[in-house]
Amino acid sequence: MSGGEETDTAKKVTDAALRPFLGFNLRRAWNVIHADLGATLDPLGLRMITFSALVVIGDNPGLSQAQLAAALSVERPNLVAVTDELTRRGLISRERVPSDRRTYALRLTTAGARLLAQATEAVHAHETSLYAGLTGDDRAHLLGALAKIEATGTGRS
Amino acid sequence: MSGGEETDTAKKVTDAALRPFLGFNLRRAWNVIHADLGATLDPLGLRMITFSALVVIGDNPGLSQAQLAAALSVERPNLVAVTDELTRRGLISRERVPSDRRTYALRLTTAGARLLAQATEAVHAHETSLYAGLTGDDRAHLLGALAKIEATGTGRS
DNA sequence: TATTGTTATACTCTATAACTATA
DNA sequence: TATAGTTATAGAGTATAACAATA
Repeated sequence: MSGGEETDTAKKVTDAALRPFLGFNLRRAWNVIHADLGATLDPLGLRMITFSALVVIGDNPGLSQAQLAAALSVERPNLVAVTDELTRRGLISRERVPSDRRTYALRLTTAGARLLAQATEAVHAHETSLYAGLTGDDRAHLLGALAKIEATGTGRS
Repeated sequence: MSGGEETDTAKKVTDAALRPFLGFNLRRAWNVIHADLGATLDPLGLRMITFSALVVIGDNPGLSQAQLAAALSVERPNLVAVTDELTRRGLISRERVPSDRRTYALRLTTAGARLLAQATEAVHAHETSLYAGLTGDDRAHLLGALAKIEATGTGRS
């Protein structure tokens, strides 16, 4: 027997009641993007967090792990496994800073820069396909709205 | 010493390089909403998954746990703890269905309906504040864009 | 005292395999 | 055989406390 017959109303069970909530729609869209992005990065041996780390290190050569953690909005302990993995794979270098021997200066290696270029191209292609149903105006509106929501949340007490 | 001086470029370390990526902006916005929503529901003893379950059960009285799992897009095993908790707190009832003794019919109790009404009001107030920086058009665009992205992802092979 | 990197730990969310009882 | 609910388990992701080295 197909589902739905046991409900009092005998109508199809849906998530319609949750659709008016922004949070629910955002979670669903995020789940789709997260899954697709994971599948895109997996063949390159990367996860979202390792890809993001490579992007930020590439844009800020010589930064410390604490600075990287702040830029990525993750706690410092959770970055240790990330920098360990990237170092072990020879994608980044960690060099002591003479002026402050507590910190490491992070930089992309040649291999890291090459992999980042590959991954960036793959992610852009992936996002282009997710954008397929949206016009240029839609994209601009979407990014603007997301930024405003993020600012509202982080800006409150 | 303030940060940034150890980088090669001596500029402030930011996530600017990640901003062009839709996925990154969506994750940040989702993190904000998730945290705020969690804080909103916590005083009521609810989490996102238990709140969502109450909403769907309230809209589809008598549905089965499998139907609830499908509507919420979570795997069946992960719903067991949810229905157990809601049952233990007297917020939902689980009654055997005579026509199919494998399934339970889920319904809100009076207490469950009361708590759901409270929670719904709180969540709506919460979302209104997150919407504060957006116009009505912005909101419509945002929900439409999120739905399109979700459809693009779920509709692919 | 404060900060960097680290270890240990824990909690949430989510996914899979396999069991039971029913069908 | 197939399905509903369940158990056990494992993997991410994320958070806090506390430590050693350094400032």
